[in-house]
Amino acid sequence: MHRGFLLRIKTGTGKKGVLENLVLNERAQLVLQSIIENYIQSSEPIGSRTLSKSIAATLSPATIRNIMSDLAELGYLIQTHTSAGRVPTDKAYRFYVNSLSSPTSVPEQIKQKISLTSTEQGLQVEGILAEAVHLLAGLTKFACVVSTPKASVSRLQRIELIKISEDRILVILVTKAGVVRDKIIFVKESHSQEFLNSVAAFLNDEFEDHSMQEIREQIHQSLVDDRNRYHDLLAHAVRLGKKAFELNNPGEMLIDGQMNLLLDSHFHEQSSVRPIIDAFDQKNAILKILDDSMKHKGVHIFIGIENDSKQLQGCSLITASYHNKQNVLGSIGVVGPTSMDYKSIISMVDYTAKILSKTITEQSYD
Amino acid sequence: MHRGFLLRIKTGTGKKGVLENLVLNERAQLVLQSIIENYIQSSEPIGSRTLSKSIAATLSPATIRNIMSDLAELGYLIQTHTSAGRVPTDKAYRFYVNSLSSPTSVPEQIKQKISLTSTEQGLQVEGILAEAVHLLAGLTKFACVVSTPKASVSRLQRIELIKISEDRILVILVTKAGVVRDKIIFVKESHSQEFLNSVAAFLNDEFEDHSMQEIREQIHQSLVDDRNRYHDLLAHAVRLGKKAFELNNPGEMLIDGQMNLLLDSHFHEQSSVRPIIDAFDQKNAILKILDDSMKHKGVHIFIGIENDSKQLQGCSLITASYHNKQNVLGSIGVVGPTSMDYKSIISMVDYTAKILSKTITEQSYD
DNA sequence: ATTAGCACTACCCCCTAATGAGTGCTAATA
DNA sequence: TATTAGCACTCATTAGGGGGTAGTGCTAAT
Repeated sequence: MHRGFLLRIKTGTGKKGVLENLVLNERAQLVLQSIIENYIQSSEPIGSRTLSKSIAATLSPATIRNIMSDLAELGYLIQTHTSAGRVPTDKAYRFYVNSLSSPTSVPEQIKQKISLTSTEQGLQVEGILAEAVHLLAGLTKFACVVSTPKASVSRLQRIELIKISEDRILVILVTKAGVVRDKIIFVKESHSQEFLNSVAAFLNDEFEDHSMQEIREQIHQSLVDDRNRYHDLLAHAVRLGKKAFELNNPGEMLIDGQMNLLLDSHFHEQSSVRPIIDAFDQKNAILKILDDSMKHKGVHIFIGIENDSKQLQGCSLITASYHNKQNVLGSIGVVGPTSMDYKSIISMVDYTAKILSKTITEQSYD
Repeated sequence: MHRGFLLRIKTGTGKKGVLENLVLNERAQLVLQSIIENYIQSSEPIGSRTLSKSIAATLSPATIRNIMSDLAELGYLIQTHTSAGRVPTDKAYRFYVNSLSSPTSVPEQIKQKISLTSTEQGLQVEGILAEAVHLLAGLTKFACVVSTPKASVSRLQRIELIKISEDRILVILVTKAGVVRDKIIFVKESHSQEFLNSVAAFLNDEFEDHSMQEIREQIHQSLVDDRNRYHDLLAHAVRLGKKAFELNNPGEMLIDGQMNLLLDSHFHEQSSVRPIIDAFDQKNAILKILDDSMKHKGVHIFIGIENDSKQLQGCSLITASYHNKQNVLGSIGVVGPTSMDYKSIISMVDYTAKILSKTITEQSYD
């Protein structure tokens, strides 16, 4: 037992001896960091002898063994079997990203690859997102996801109503963020296209630059409070608008590079990828993470066991939100093994999100 | 050598003795069919003894060996090594789908699962396609693709021009088939929204119900022939229209269930799936197949080596086109191992394409 | 506090032998 | 003459046994 040596009391705390307040000393940190980085590269258990060679500081295998033993007892390392090397736990990765790994900047040659050209082809936000997520998947060699802009926060640029048949109207919503949404609404009474044009004109006048959320609320209020005061046009405008602005998309996401996961060496057996694939299929668990990550700026890291969803406890997610001038719109992220190269992935996600934000901001409509 | 017995001259042909005119006798066909169906199920080489047990007709292993030997010589079977069972070749599968397998109808309980509900949620064609391809992937447990409607064949329902900034205009094209496409065009001179409205009105009047192809041609001609005769509005309409109707989407496709391939037992090694994954990534080889399959009605089958693309020679594709009242719009298909269960997959693709056509026809705009 | 030394463990690799499913050929059979 | 039983042979797969290796924990020496 080397705990007295291995650990020291957290500076600045009066209390002592309580386990949570203990902190690894520098040498232990160095060993842990070295194990993690070796394991990230090789994805094979790390032994004391191997480490003794690769590590900069000259420590004998025996010393390293002592340190490793303590690290294992503290829950940072586990052994797959008695005479095997050691493997970092999720707790170790968490410690690594919090304390050990200094943020690296994206190398210049990779930065050059992260550029979004789809605006030049006249593509809208969805096209840009698709390009971004494809790019990130190619660079990280993992699966990548991006959530499409939340309809509720985006502000109206324009609404169009197009008569399709006697009982169907095609609604096209264009938001300031550059998202075009279309849906069909069903109506009981038939309207002429001219009439729909005036309704659309009214809605445009009334609601341009308002957020969808606001519009929904205002329309709802109008309907309740002033039902009888509106003349015919307004009454219909409200009625149609109510349908048109109903929250229709439950939040979508684009996925790319799923296959990378199955081909990745870090997932030794296929069975470990299975639940992740299912999570992609069901979408909701991942969408929830992306949504949560919109709440705060910067990069978010979810390591294995930390994930609420059981299916995702075998992998890690790195996410970052993207935004335009006004609003946070959605999140982009990487899904990979817990033993991913956090340093570089984090910086790539961060950088990609920034470029994405920049691109979207530039082509926003205000 | 039992060829004299095994083969007989194709009935109705005067010529004889030419190998291509030869046809397997019934017993050989039965054996071949049995081998194929066994292999499809087990995906392991089939031996004479195993077959002798499973086959209905009472044939001794020795007899079967003789037949198998001849089938091998004719190129229907191969052995992975000397003392292994035999595996059907692509030629065998081709023979199987052409002659041996009678088309089965989709079982009622599966038919019930093949229903598309996305129109009820007000979704457009793309949404319906996404649902269809997802459904088919779930049922077949293979990868599925569907090509989006070709812009060139679809006819214009409506065009909208929305001013985004001084030099950008958002073009929204709605086709009769129910596809909404949007793109941004860049202009040198600024136009007011009112002006854009009249241009759009003009284009709508002029071109509603014309196919995109026609429209492009007509606009091009106008530009060449009558350049100087148009007054200001028309000149701009033509100029903007030219940009707006430029072929922007190179033909897109939706993919679902890629992961199924990697998890499928028929692909024994990962390496055999790799080229297929790459084909999905590059898209063009698969798109070409989908495009070709639009030319003729009914189900199309591409087995392994028959594929032009090298990458796809390790798999089979089953495709069927879908259509609305007027036009063939695109194709939906399954990508799976050459040893897939052709019978049931074919019928599922066929049925899904029919339902898809029906759904799209119902919600088309004319 | 650190390290060298040692006994021990368990995986991995290679070799071998046994197994078994498969074949082709030949001679017997119906 | 078509079919089948019998037999020798092939070769992938499997199980078992040793040697090597990379790892561990413990103890005694530095």
